[in-house]
Amino acid sequence: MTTAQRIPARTRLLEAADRVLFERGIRDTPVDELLRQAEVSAATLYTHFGSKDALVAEALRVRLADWRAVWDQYIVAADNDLDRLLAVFDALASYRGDRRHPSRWCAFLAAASELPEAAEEISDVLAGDTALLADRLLHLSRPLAGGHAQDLADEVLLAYSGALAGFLRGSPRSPIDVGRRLAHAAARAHSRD
Amino acid sequence: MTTAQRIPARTRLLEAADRVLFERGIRDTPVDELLRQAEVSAATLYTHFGSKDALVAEALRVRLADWRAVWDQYIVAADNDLDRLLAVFDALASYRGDRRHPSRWCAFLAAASELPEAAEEISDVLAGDTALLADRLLHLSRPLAGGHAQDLADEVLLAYSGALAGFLRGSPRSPIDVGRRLAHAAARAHSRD
DNA sequence: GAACCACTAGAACGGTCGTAATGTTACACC
DNA sequence: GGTGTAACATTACGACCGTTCTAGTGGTTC
Repeated sequence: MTTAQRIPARTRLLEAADRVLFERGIRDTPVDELLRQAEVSAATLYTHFGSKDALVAEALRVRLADWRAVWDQYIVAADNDLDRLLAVFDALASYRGDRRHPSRWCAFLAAASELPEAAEEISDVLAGDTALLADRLLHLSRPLAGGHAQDLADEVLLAYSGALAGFLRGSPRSPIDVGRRLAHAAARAHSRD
Repeated sequence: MTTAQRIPARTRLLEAADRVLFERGIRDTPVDELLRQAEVSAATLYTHFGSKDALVAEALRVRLADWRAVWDQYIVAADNDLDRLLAVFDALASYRGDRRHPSRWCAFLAAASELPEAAEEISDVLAGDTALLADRLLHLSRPLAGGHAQDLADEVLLAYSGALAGFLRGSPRSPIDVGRRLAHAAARAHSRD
Protein backbone atom coordinates (compact mmCIF):
# COMPACT_ATOMS: atom_id res chain seq x y z
CA MET A 1 0.00 0.00 0.00
CA THR A 2 1.15 3.54 0.82
CA THR A 3 2.74 5.16 -2.18
CA ALA A 4 4.29 1.85 -3.18
CA GLN A 5 1.35 1.57 -5.60
CA ARG A 6 3.60 3.78 -7.72
CA ILE A 7 0.75 4.96 -9.89
CA PRO A 8 0.25 8.59 -8.92
CA ALA A 9 -3.05 9.73 -7.51
CA ARG A 10 -3.83 11.94 -10.45
CA THR A 11 -3.59 9.04 -12.86
CA ARG A 12 -5.65 6.78 -10.63
CA LEU A 13 -8.32 9.46 -10.50
CA LEU A 14 -8.44 9.81 -14.25
CA GLU A 15 -8.60 6.07 -14.75
CA ALA A 16 -11.34 5.67 -12.18
CA ALA A 17 -13.24 8.53 -13.82
CA ASP A 18 -12.93 6.94 -17.25
CA ARG A 19 -14.02 3.60 -15.85
CA VAL A 20 -17.06 4.75 -13.89
CA LEU A 21 -18.28 8.09 -15.18
CA PHE A 22 -19.60 7.08 -18.59
CA GLU A 23 -20.86 3.67 -17.63
CA ARG A 24 -22.86 4.70 -14.60
CA GLY A 25 -23.64 8.22 -15.75
CA ILE A 26 -21.84 11.45 -15.02
CA ARG A 27 -24.50 12.93 -12.78
CA ASP A 28 -25.19 9.59 -11.14
CA THR A 29 -21.61 9.14 -10.06
CA PRO A 30 -20.99 11.02 -6.82
CA VAL A 31 -17.54 12.31 -6.06
CA ASP A 32 -17.31 9.80 -3.22
CA GLU A 33 -17.61 6.94 -5.66
CA LEU A 34 -14.69 8.28 -7.69
CA LEU A 35 -12.64 8.69 -4.54
CA ARG A 36 -13.39 5.13 -3.50
CA GLN A 37 -12.58 3.70 -6.92
CA ALA A 38 -9.36 5.67 -7.20
CA GLU A 39 -8.45 5.03 -3.55
CA VAL A 40 -7.78 8.70 -3.16
CA SER A 41 -8.85 11.25 -0.61
CA ALA A 42 -11.10 14.17 -1.35
CA ALA A 43 -8.38 16.72 -0.70
CA THR A 44 -6.21 15.11 -3.39
CA LEU A 45 -8.93 15.40 -6.00
CA TYR A 46 -9.44 19.05 -5.27
CA THR A 47 -5.78 19.95 -5.21
CA HIS A 48 -5.28 18.24 -8.58
CA PHE A 49 -8.40 19.26 -10.41
CA GLY A 50 -10.22 21.90 -8.42
CA SER A 51 -13.69 20.56 -9.06
CA LYS A 52 -15.63 17.54 -10.22
CA ASP A 53 -16.43 19.32 -13.46
CA ALA A 54 -12.75 19.87 -14.18
CA LEU A 55 -12.04 16.20 -13.57
CA VAL A 56 -14.88 15.26 -15.90
CA ALA A 57 -13.52 17.59 -18.56
CA GLU A 58 -10.04 16.15 -18.25
CA ALA A 59 -11.36 12.59 -18.42
CA LEU A 60 -13.22 13.53 -21.58
CA ARG A 61 -10.11 15.05 -23.11
CA VAL A 62 -8.20 11.85 -22.40
CA ARG A 63 -10.99 9.84 -24.00
CA LEU A 64 -10.92 11.98 -27.08
CA ALA A 65 -7.16 11.54 -27.45
CA ASP A 66 -7.43 7.76 -26.95
CA TRP A 67 -10.26 7.50 -29.42
CA ARG A 68 -8.38 9.52 -31.99
CA ALA A 69 -5.37 7.22 -31.64
CA VAL A 70 -7.44 4.07 -32.11
CA TRP A 71 -9.16 5.54 -35.13
CA ASP A 72 -5.76 6.47 -36.56
CA GLN A 73 -4.63 2.87 -36.42
CA TYR A 74 -7.63 1.65 -38.34
CA ILE A 75 -7.29 4.31 -40.99
CA VAL A 76 -3.67 3.43 -41.55
CA ALA A 77 -4.42 -0.30 -41.66
CA ALA A 78 -7.09 0.11 -44.35
CA ASP A 79 -5.83 -0.29 -47.91
CA ASN A 80 -8.41 1.45 -50.05
CA ASP A 81 -10.46 4.63 -49.93
CA LEU A 82 -13.72 2.98 -49.03
CA ASP A 83 -12.25 1.01 -46.13
CA ARG A 84 -10.51 4.11 -44.89
CA LEU A 85 -13.83 5.92 -44.73
CA LEU A 86 -15.56 3.00 -43.04
CA ALA A 87 -12.67 2.51 -40.63
CA VAL A 88 -14.50 4.74 -38.17
CA PHE A 89 -16.90 1.88 -37.51
CA ASP A 90 -14.16 -0.69 -37.06
CA ALA A 91 -12.40 1.67 -34.68
CA LEU A 92 -15.63 2.15 -32.77
CA ALA A 93 -16.13 -1.59 -32.45
CA SER A 94 -12.59 -1.96 -31.20
CA TYR A 95 -12.82 0.94 -28.77
CA ARG A 96 -16.06 -0.32 -27.32
CA GLY A 97 -14.65 -3.82 -27.02
CA ASP A 98 -11.85 -2.53 -24.83
CA ARG A 99 -12.92 -3.07 -21.25
CA ARG A 100 -10.79 -0.22 -20.02
CA HIS A 101 -13.16 2.32 -21.53
CA PRO A 102 -16.67 1.13 -20.80
CA SER A 103 -19.51 3.39 -21.79
CA ARG A 104 -23.24 3.04 -22.10
CA TRP A 105 -23.23 4.76 -25.44
CA CYS A 106 -20.99 7.76 -26.09
CA ALA A 107 -19.12 9.73 -23.46
CA PHE A 108 -19.29 13.00 -25.38
CA LEU A 109 -22.92 12.87 -26.39
CA ALA A 110 -23.81 11.70 -22.90
CA ALA A 111 -22.01 14.68 -21.43
CA ALA A 112 -23.92 16.98 -23.75
CA SER A 113 -27.20 15.35 -22.84
CA GLU A 114 -26.62 15.00 -19.11
CA LEU A 115 -25.02 18.38 -18.54
CA PRO A 116 -26.90 20.84 -20.75
CA GLU A 117 -25.46 23.88 -19.02
CA ALA A 118 -22.12 22.40 -18.16
CA ALA A 119 -18.93 24.34 -17.81
CA GLU A 120 -17.70 25.58 -21.16
CA GLU A 121 -14.68 23.38 -20.63
CA ILE A 122 -16.91 20.33 -20.95
CA SER A 123 -18.99 21.30 -23.93
CA ASP A 124 -15.76 22.20 -25.68
CA VAL A 125 -14.79 18.56 -25.71
CA LEU A 126 -18.01 17.55 -27.45
CA ALA A 127 -17.34 20.27 -29.98
CA GLY A 128 -13.83 18.87 -30.35
CA ASP A 129 -15.15 15.37 -30.94
CA THR A 130 -17.63 16.58 -33.52
CA ALA A 131 -14.98 18.68 -35.26
CA LEU A 132 -12.56 15.76 -35.34
CA LEU A 133 -15.20 13.54 -36.88
CA ALA A 134 -16.41 16.12 -39.35
CA ASP A 135 -12.94 17.12 -40.53
CA ARG A 136 -11.62 13.63 -40.94
CA LEU A 137 -14.73 12.24 -42.57
CA LEU A 138 -14.72 15.11 -45.03
CA HIS A 139 -11.12 14.43 -45.88
CA LEU A 140 -11.75 10.70 -46.26
CA SER A 141 -14.82 11.31 -48.36
CA ARG A 142 -13.09 13.37 -51.00
CA PRO A 143 -11.45 10.57 -52.98
CA LEU A 144 -14.78 8.74 -53.06
CA ALA A 145 -17.32 11.45 -53.67
CA GLY A 146 -15.38 14.40 -55.05
CA GLY A 147 -17.71 17.36 -55.21
CA HIS A 148 -20.24 15.62 -52.99
CA ALA A 149 -17.70 14.89 -50.29
CA GLN A 150 -19.43 17.18 -47.82
CA ASP A 151 -22.71 15.34 -48.29
CA LEU A 152 -21.09 11.97 -47.85
CA ALA A 153 -19.21 13.12 -44.77
CA ASP A 154 -22.43 14.41 -43.22
CA GLU A 155 -24.08 11.11 -43.91
CA VAL A 156 -21.32 9.01 -42.41
CA LEU A 157 -21.21 11.20 -39.32
CA LEU A 158 -24.93 10.78 -38.96
CA ALA A 159 -24.68 7.01 -39.34
CA TYR A 160 -21.94 7.01 -36.74
CA SER A 161 -24.02 9.04 -34.29
CA GLY A 162 -26.98 6.81 -35.03
CA ALA A 163 -24.97 3.73 -34.15
CA LEU A 164 -24.10 5.27 -30.79
CA ALA A 165 -27.70 6.19 -30.12
CA GLY A 166 -28.56 2.61 -31.05
CA PHE A 167 -26.79 1.46 -27.91
CA LEU A 168 -29.06 3.66 -25.85
CA ARG A 169 -32.05 1.97 -27.44
CA GLY A 170 -30.61 -1.44 -26.73
CA SER A 171 -31.07 -2.55 -30.30
CA PRO A 172 -31.09 -6.30 -30.79
CA ARG A 173 -29.04 -6.04 -34.00
CA SER A 174 -25.55 -4.61 -33.70
CA PRO A 175 -25.80 -0.85 -34.27
CA ILE A 176 -22.24 -0.72 -35.54
CA ASP A 177 -22.94 -3.23 -38.28
CA VAL A 178 -26.07 -1.39 -39.28
CA GLY A 179 -24.29 1.94 -39.28
CA ARG A 180 -21.49 0.54 -41.38
CA ARG A 181 -23.95 -0.81 -43.93
CA LEU A 182 -25.68 2.52 -44.05
CA ALA A 183 -22.43 4.40 -44.60
CA HIS A 184 -21.47 1.91 -47.27
CA ALA A 185 -24.71 2.48 -49.12
CA ALA A 186 -24.17 6.23 -48.92
CA ALA A 187 -20.65 5.89 -50.29
CA ARG A 188 -21.84 3.78 -53.20
CA ALA A 189 -24.64 6.20 -53.95
CA HIS A 190 -22.18 9.07 -54.20
CA SER A 191 -19.52 7.27 -56.15
CA ARG A 192 -22.01 6.31 -58.84
CA ASP A 193 -22.63 9.87 -59.89
CA MET B 1 -57.54 34.07 -12.17
CA THR B 2 -58.80 31.50 -9.69
CA THR B 3 -60.14 28.46 -11.46
CA ALA B 4 -61.58 30.67 -14.16
CA GLN B 5 -58.48 29.61 -16.13
CA ARG B 6 -60.70 26.64 -16.86
CA ILE B 7 -57.80 24.40 -17.77
CA PRO B 8 -57.51 21.90 -14.93
CA ALA B 9 -54.36 21.78 -12.87
CA ARG B 10 -53.41 18.32 -14.06
CA THR B 11 -53.39 19.43 -17.67
CA ARG B 12 -51.45 22.56 -16.89
CA LEU B 13 -48.86 20.44 -15.14
CA LEU B 14 -48.48 18.11 -18.09
CA GLU B 15 -48.22 20.97 -20.54
CA ALA B 16 -45.63 22.73 -18.42
CA ALA B 17 -43.69 19.50 -18.10
CA ASP B 18 -43.73 18.95 -21.84
CA ARG B 19 -42.69 22.53 -22.41
CA VAL B 20 -39.81 22.70 -19.96
CA LEU B 21 -38.56 19.21 -19.14
CA PHE B 22 -37.01 18.22 -22.46
CA GLU B 23 -35.76 21.63 -23.42
CA ARG B 24 -33.98 22.47 -20.21
CA GLY B 25 -33.18 18.91 -19.20
CA ILE B 26 -35.10 16.55 -16.96
CA ARG B 27 -32.67 16.61 -14.09
CA ASP B 28 -31.97 20.28 -14.49
CA THR B 29 -35.60 21.17 -14.04
CA PRO B 30 -36.49 21.33 -10.36
CA VAL B 31 -40.02 20.62 -9.26
CA ASP B 32 -40.37 24.27 -8.26
CA GLU B 33 -39.85 25.35 -11.85
CA LEU B 34 -42.64 23.06 -13.01
CA LEU B 35 -44.90 24.40 -10.28
CA ARG B 36 -44.15 27.96 -11.29
CA GLN B 37 -44.70 27.27 -14.99
CA ALA B 38 -47.93 25.42 -14.37
CA GLU B 39 -49.07 27.91 -11.73
CA VAL B 40 -49.86 25.04 -9.46
CA SER B 41 -49.02 24.28 -5.86
CA ALA B 42 -46.76 21.50 -4.73
CA ALA B 43 -49.59 19.69 -3.02
CA THR B 44 -51.53 19.56 -6.27
CA LEU B 45 -48.65 17.96 -8.11
CA TYR B 46 -48.26 15.27 -5.49
CA THR B 47 -51.94 14.47 -5.23
CA HIS B 48 -52.17 14.09 -9.00
CA PHE B 49 -48.95 12.26 -9.73
CA GLY B 50 -47.31 11.16 -6.51
CA SER B 51 -43.77 12.02 -7.54
CA LYS B 52 -41.70 13.93 -10.02
CA ASP B 53 -40.73 10.68 -11.72
CA ALA B 54 -44.36 9.77 -12.26
CA LEU B 55 -45.03 13.17 -13.79
CA VAL B 56 -42.04 12.74 -16.07
CA ALA B 57 -43.26 9.32 -17.11
CA GLU B 58 -46.74 10.63 -17.86
CA ALA B 59 -45.33 13.55 -19.85
CA LEU B 60 -43.30 11.07 -21.86
CA ARG B 61 -46.34 8.91 -22.51
CA VAL B 62 -48.23 11.94 -23.76
CA ARG B 63 -45.31 12.80 -26.03
CA LEU B 64 -45.24 9.33 -27.44
CA ALA B 65 -48.94 9.43 -28.20
CA ASP B 66 -48.65 12.87 -29.81
CA TRP B 67 -45.67 11.82 -31.87
CA ARG B 68 -47.42 8.69 -33.04
CA ALA B 69 -50.41 10.75 -34.15
CA VAL B 70 -48.26 13.17 -36.13
CA TRP B 71 -46.38 10.33 -37.76
CA ASP B 72 -49.70 8.72 -38.65
CA GLN B 73 -50.77 11.80 -40.56
CA TYR B 74 -47.63 11.84 -42.64
CA ILE B 75 -47.86 8.16 -43.44
CA VAL B 76 -51.45 8.53 -44.60
CA ALA B 77 -50.62 11.60 -46.67
CA ALA B 78 -47.81 9.84 -48.54
CA ASP B 79 -48.83 8.24 -51.80
CA ASN B 80 -46.18 5.67 -52.50
CA ASP B 81 -44.19 3.10 -50.58
CA LEU B 82 -40.95 5.03 -50.50
CA ASP B 83 -42.56 8.24 -49.23
CA ARG B 84 -44.44 6.27 -46.61
CA LEU B 85 -41.15 4.90 -45.30
CA LEU B 86 -39.47 8.28 -45.36
CA ALA B 87 -42.50 9.96 -43.78
CA VAL B 88 -40.86 9.45 -40.41
CA PHE B 89 -38.44 12.26 -41.27
CA ASP B 90 -41.15 14.61 -42.44
CA ALA B 91 -43.11 13.88 -39.28
CA LEU B 92 -40.00 14.57 -37.22
CA ALA B 93 -39.45 17.90 -38.96
CA SER B 94 -43.05 18.82 -38.34
CA TYR B 95 -43.04 17.73 -34.71
CA ARG B 96 -39.87 19.62 -33.97
CA GLY B 97 -41.23 22.68 -35.72
CA ASP B 98 -44.18 22.74 -33.36
CA ARG B 99 -43.32 25.16 -30.58
CA ARG B 100 -45.58 23.41 -28.14
CA HIS B 101 -43.15 20.50 -27.91
CA PRO B 102 -39.67 21.94 -27.71
CA SER B 103 -36.83 19.56 -27.15
CA ARG B 104 -33.08 19.76 -27.36
CA TRP B 105 -32.91 16.48 -29.23
CA CYS B 106 -35.17 13.58 -28.26
CA ALA B 107 -37.24 13.32 -25.12
CA PHE B 108 -37.00 9.54 -24.94
CA LEU B 109 -33.31 9.17 -25.62
CA ALA B 110 -32.62 12.06 -23.28
CA ALA B 111 -34.57 10.32 -20.54
CA ALA B 112 -32.56 7.16 -21.10
CA SER B 113 -29.31 9.10 -21.03
CA GLU B 114 -30.12 11.40 -18.14
CA LEU B 115 -31.83 8.85 -15.94
CA PRO B 116 -29.87 5.61 -16.33
CA GLU B 117 -31.47 3.98 -13.34
CA ALA B 118 -34.81 5.63 -13.60
CA ALA B 119 -38.06 4.14 -12.47
CA GLU B 120 -39.10 1.25 -14.68
CA GLU B 121 -42.09 3.32 -15.62
CA ILE B 122 -39.79 5.75 -17.39
CA SER B 123 -37.53 3.37 -19.24
CA ASP B 124 -40.67 1.59 -20.42
CA VAL B 125 -41.56 4.63 -22.48
CA LEU B 126 -38.22 4.59 -24.28
CA ALA B 127 -38.79 0.91 -24.98
CA GLY B 128 -42.24 1.82 -26.25
CA ASP B 129 -40.83 4.46 -28.57
CA THR B 130 -38.22 2.08 -29.91
CA ALA B 131 -40.78 -0.66 -30.39
CA LEU B 132 -43.15 1.70 -32.18
CA LEU B 133 -40.38 2.78 -34.53
CA ALA B 134 -39.07 -0.71 -35.13
CA ASP B 135 -42.48 -2.26 -35.77
CA ARG B 136 -43.71 0.44 -38.08
CA LEU B 137 -40.50 0.78 -40.02
CA LEU B 138 -40.39 -2.97 -40.52
CA HIS B 139 -43.94 -2.91 -41.81
CA LEU B 140 -43.23 0.01 -44.11
CA SER B 141 -40.03 -1.58 -45.38
CA ARG B 142 -41.66 -4.78 -46.58
CA PRO B 143 -43.14 -3.54 -49.85
CA LEU B 144 -39.76 -1.99 -50.70
CA ALA B 145 -37.25 -4.55 -49.59
CA GLY B 146 -39.15 -7.80 -49.26
CA GLY B 147 -36.85 -10.34 -47.67
CA HIS B 148 -34.44 -7.63 -46.59
CA ALA B 149 -37.13 -5.60 -44.88
CA GLN B 150 -35.56 -6.14 -41.48
CA ASP B 151 -32.24 -4.80 -42.67
CA LEU B 152 -33.82 -1.75 -44.22
CA ALA B 153 -35.90 -1.09 -41.12
CA ASP B 154 -32.79 -1.29 -38.94
CA GLU B 155 -31.06 1.16 -41.20
CA VAL B 156 -33.86 3.68 -41.25
CA LEU B 157 -34.20 3.51 -37.48
CA LEU B 158 -30.50 4.15 -37.18
CA ALA B 159 -30.67 7.08 -39.58
CA TYR B 160 -33.56 8.44 -37.53
CA SER B 161 -31.65 8.10 -34.26
CA GLY B 162 -28.62 9.63 -35.91
CA ALA B 163 -30.63 12.65 -36.97
CA LEU B 164 -31.74 13.17 -33.39
CA ALA B 165 -28.19 12.82 -32.10
CA GLY B 166 -27.21 15.33 -34.77
CA PHE B 167 -29.15 17.99 -32.87
CA LEU B 168 -27.02 17.28 -29.82
CA ARG B 169 -23.93 17.91 -31.90
CA GLY B 170 -25.36 21.13 -33.22
CA SER B 171 -24.66 20.13 -36.80
CA PRO B 172 -24.54 23.01 -39.23
CA ARG B 173 -26.39 21.00 -41.90
CA SER B 174 -29.93 19.92 -41.07
CA PRO B 175 -29.71 16.46 -39.49
CA ILE B 176 -33.19 15.60 -40.69
CA ASP B 177 -32.29 16.25 -44.32
CA VAL B 178 -29.13 14.20 -43.98
CA GLY B 179 -30.99 11.37 -42.27
CA ARG B 180 -33.61 11.37 -44.96
CA ARG B 181 -30.99 11.18 -47.68
CA LEU B 182 -29.31 8.33 -45.87
CA ALA B 183 -32.55 6.41 -45.52
CA HIS B 184 -33.31 7.04 -49.16
CA ALA B 185 -29.97 5.61 -50.21
CA ALA B 186 -30.60 2.55 -48.04
CA ALA B 187 -34.02 2.03 -49.58
CA ARG B 188 -32.62 2.26 -53.09
CA ALA B 189 -29.83 -0.14 -52.24
CA HIS B 190 -32.32 -2.73 -51.04
CA SER B 191 -34.85 -2.30 -53.79
CA ARG B 192 -32.20 -2.89 -56.43
CA ASP B 193 -31.56 -6.46 -55.39
C1' DG C 1 16.93 15.57 11.88
C1' DA C 2 14.23 19.16 10.08
C1' DA C 3 11.67 20.94 6.33
C1' DC C 4 8.94 19.77 2.76
C1' DC C 5 5.92 17.10 -0.10
C1' DA C 6 2.01 14.27 -1.63
C1' DC C 7 -1.16 12.11 0.32
C1' DT C 8 -4.75 10.18 3.88
C1' DA C 9 -8.95 10.00 6.89
C1' DG C 10 -12.82 11.99 8.51
C1' DA C 11 -15.82 15.50 9.89
C1' DA C 12 -18.33 19.60 8.74
C1' DC C 13 -20.53 23.26 5.77
C1' DG C 14 -23.68 25.18 2.63
C1' DG C 15 -26.71 24.47 -0.79
C1' DT C 16 -30.32 22.21 -3.38
C1' DC C 17 -33.83 19.12 -4.18
C1' DG C 18 -37.85 16.04 -3.66
C1' DT C 19 -41.45 15.42 -0.64
C1' DA C 20 -44.75 16.03 3.24
C1' DA C 21 -47.45 18.69 6.30
C1' DT C 22 -50.35 22.60 7.55
C1' DG C 23 -53.78 25.71 7.22
C1' DT C 24 -56.77 28.49 3.89
C1' DT C 25 -59.84 29.66 0.00
C1' DA C 26 -63.42 29.05 -3.39
C1' DC C 27 -66.32 26.88 -6.57
C1' DA C 28 -69.93 23.00 -7.24
C1' DC C 29 -73.61 20.19 -5.99
C1' DC C 30 -77.66 18.42 -3.29
C1' DG D 1 -76.98 27.04 2.50
C1' DG D 2 -74.13 23.89 4.07
C1' DT D 3 -70.75 20.33 2.69
C1' DG D 4 -67.23 18.31 -0.11
C1' DT D 5 -63.64 18.69 -3.12
C1' DA D 6 -60.00 20.65 -5.44
C1' DA D 7 -56.82 23.80 -5.44
C1' DC D 8 -54.18 27.34 -3.03
C1' DA D 9 -49.55 29.41 -0.46
C1' DT D 10 -46.00 28.53 2.53
C1' DT D 11 -43.12 26.24 5.58
C1' DA D 12 -40.47 22.40 7.20
C1' DC D 13 -37.86 18.12 6.84
C1' DG D 14 -34.53 14.90 5.49
C1' DA D 15 -31.36 13.34 2.22
C1' DC D 16 -27.60 13.96 -0.71
C1' DC D 17 -23.84 16.19 -2.93
C1' DG D 18 -19.84 19.09 -3.94
C1' DT D 19 -16.54 21.24 -1.46
C1' DT D 20 -13.54 22.69 2.35
C1' DC D 21 -11.19 22.13 6.68
C1' DT D 22 -8.39 19.98 10.24
C1' DA D 23 -5.10 17.02 11.71
C1' DG D 24 -2.04 13.58 10.80
C1' DT D 25 1.36 10.13 8.22
C1' DG D 26 5.28 8.52 5.58
C1' DG D 27 8.85 9.25 2.52
C1' DT D 28 12.39 12.17 0.20
C1' DT D 29 15.93 15.85 0.28
C1' DC D 30 19.28 18.92 2.05
